[in-house]
Amino acid sequence: MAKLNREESQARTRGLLIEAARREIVKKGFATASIRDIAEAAGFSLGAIYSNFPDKEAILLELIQQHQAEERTRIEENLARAQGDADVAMAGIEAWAETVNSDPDLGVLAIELQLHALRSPAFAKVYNESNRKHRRALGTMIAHLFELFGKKVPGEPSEIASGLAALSRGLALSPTGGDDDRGGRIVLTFLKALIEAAPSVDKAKKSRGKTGE
Amino acid sequence: MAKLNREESQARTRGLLIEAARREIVKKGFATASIRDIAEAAGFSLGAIYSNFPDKEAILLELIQQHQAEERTRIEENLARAQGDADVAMAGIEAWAETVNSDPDLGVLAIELQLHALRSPAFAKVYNESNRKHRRALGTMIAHLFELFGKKVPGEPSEIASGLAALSRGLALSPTGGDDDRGGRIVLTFLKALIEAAPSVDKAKKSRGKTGE
Amino acid sequence: MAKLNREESQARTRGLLIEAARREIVKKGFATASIRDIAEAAGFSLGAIYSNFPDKEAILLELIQQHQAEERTRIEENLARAQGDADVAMAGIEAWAETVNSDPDLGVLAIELQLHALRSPAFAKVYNESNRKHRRALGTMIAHLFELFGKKVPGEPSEIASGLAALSRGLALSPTGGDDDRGGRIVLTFLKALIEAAPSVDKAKKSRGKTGE
Amino acid sequence: MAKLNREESQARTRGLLIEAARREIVKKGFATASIRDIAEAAGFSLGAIYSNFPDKEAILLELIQQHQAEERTRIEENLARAQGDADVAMAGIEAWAETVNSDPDLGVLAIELQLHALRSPAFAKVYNESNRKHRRALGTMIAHLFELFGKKVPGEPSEIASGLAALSRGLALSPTGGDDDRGGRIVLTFLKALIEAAPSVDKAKKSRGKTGE
DNA sequence: TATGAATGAGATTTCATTCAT
DNA sequence: AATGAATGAAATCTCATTCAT
Repeated sequence: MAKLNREESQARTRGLLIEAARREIVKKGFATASIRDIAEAAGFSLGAIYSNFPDKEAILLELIQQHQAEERTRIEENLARAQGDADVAMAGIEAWAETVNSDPDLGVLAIELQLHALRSPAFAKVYNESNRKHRRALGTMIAHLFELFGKKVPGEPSEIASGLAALSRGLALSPTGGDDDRGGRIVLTFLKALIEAAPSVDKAKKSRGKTGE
Repeated sequence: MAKLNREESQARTRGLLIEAARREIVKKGFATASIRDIAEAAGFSLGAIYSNFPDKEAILLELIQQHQAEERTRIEENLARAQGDADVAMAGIEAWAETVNSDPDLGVLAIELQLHALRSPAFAKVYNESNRKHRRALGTMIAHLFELFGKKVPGEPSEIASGLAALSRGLALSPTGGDDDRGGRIVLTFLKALIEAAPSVDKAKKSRGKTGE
Repeated sequence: MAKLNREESQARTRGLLIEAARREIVKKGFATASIRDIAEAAGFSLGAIYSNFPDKEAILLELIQQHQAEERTRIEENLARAQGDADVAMAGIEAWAETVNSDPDLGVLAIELQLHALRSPAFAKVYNESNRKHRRALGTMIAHLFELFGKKVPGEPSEIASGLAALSRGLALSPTGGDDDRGGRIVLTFLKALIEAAPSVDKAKKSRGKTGE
Repeated sequence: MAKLNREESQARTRGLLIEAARREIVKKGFATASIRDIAEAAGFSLGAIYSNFPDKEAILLELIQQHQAEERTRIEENLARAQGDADVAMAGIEAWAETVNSDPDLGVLAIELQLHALRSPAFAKVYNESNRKHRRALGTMIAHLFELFGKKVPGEPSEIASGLAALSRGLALSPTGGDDDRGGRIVLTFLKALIEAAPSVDKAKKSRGKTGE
């Protein structure tokens, strides 16, 4: 590895610490993951944490930003891929659903973050702000998907998105009973039912809306 | 209050302690809810806990049993009410969905229990056993509902049930943004879509089953 | 067992409790032996202790009385047996030494009692009083033994007795390394050396002492 | 005080803590000496213990090592001094006997250690190992002493050594009744008797061994 | 007399945090 | 920037003791 200058070296340390924090928090929960264990899991000693973060909660704050940025990236990749073609779009969603399920740690982390937000106002402020954006992005993806199928979203797109996100989080906690793909399968079953059951878009109306006639 | 004999008095103490534990755990999380706070919230001293439970985790074990017994009761009430009539059945489900949402604490508690099960093998053993029964009961309810609508359950009923439970749990964590019924509404939207999108039951088969010809 | 009247029944309970206390204290030490464990080892519940003793230390007080009474009995039996004949006397001592060693619990108990006496003035008062009698009895035995061998006790008989008692107590703690009789052997080696090395009694002096001329 | 670097500073802390532990354990017994009291007696806060030892028993382990190292040193000093001259050797033993007695705390500590070894297998393992060495060293001293007096050790030297050690330990517990030197006096009386009563070494054999004729 | 629920002080231990190096 | 010794608050759990039954 090339020699790092001071700034790069510090960024690297931060990154390692955050990664270790993620692992420890998923494994033990925020309250039970100790600062010392996090530091040691990252290959540092206790003090490294306090050279990089003011306190324990600050690690969690950094963790959300990173976590939600990643989720948004995943969503946007699928949005980008699903242009113009319903089948491709559905394939993208399927890929996303599998992703969600393939790393249950992500779901557990999301839940740890949400639980902590319920209990720490300071944390909730940052968390909710970040979450709003997240839901909006998901809502856009959902709206787009329904549109490709020529269907009307039943209710607010962001509500449907919230539902799908809640569903996949809720499933992350369930014991899978050896069936690792169950979660993804359930998410898809639900999503497909939502699309199928949704009313078709009134063509005239739609084209009017689109063409402005 | 009528005078209690010793056994009744102890049962009352246990009940109060468990109730307090439920409140404290929802408020602070299992790791952060302290034994002392639980005891004091119940109006007892710390030691009372240890006269009634061998350790902290034992309170949680008792809590599941109670929690899941209550959930089962709620489900069975709705099952019982919904005999033969799809509209009544759906009304029952709506009532259930509202219940689920009206007490978000239940959802948070369910999540605390599940998280703890991920981390404590001893707890997981009891929890998963109890959970299996729970999912089976939910599955029966789901199967019944689809049958009333003359539809075929898409996949395993217990999987659909798991999905609905996961959904309502996941939603319990989301900040509602002042819209308290959103959770129930989303659950219903999903459920109705599942029913509507499900394929109809083959009539001949169904009537044969029903009439026994 | 014949039916006991109230007084006998109580005495029986006390006896069982004290016996259980002895076992528990030897096993765990006075500080670590819990009142509840003692009661349960005796087949009673916690409250039985407090119906029979004012507090924990009171059990220990009762234990000394019993313990030292037993030791004195053992000594006196050997004194009685060893009349007039040096060989018989030595055989008695040998028997005693074996006894001492065959039940190392007695030594451990004696040490627990002595340690507690160092730390609890209230206990020390009773203990030391009882101990004085004990040493006097041992001293008499020693004096008698030397006399039978026509030897003069080197120093105070009660000091020699203290030494032998201390020796056997100290040995009770040592790990025997599978050689269970080592303790008794060592005590005898020491005692025989003391007798052999002691100066013979000046006959004239002795008879003068006896006849009071 | 000279400024200490980190390593020295920690070594100093450890030393102070162990010293305080020794005092507290002698005063109150291992079970009753609290970690907090030990820390405070050393002038530190409770947590300092846990920066230096994994748990309470670890302090005791450190204490043995130190305690037995000191005892060995004392023994070896006396061995070294007593070269070739019986009177000097006996004076050395007398000095040692006085030492043993002059600090009854050492005896009490030795007993606390032995009692704990009876009850904690983990501790026993370390303790017994250390003890074996100790007895061997004492045995060598005893053998040397008898040799200087031209006497044959009655039995195994290490057994005689065990006896003398047990004797002085047992005496450390006895109330002295204001006579502080009694213990040392008794130990000497016993030792001298052992030497005097021991059979002389066969001269021919001995001189042959010595002169090689 | 005996029971055992409840008390509450106190024990060991963990851990976020501080700070000298 | 990183270390890790030390702090001290707080947590879980134990246990002698009290007291209503």
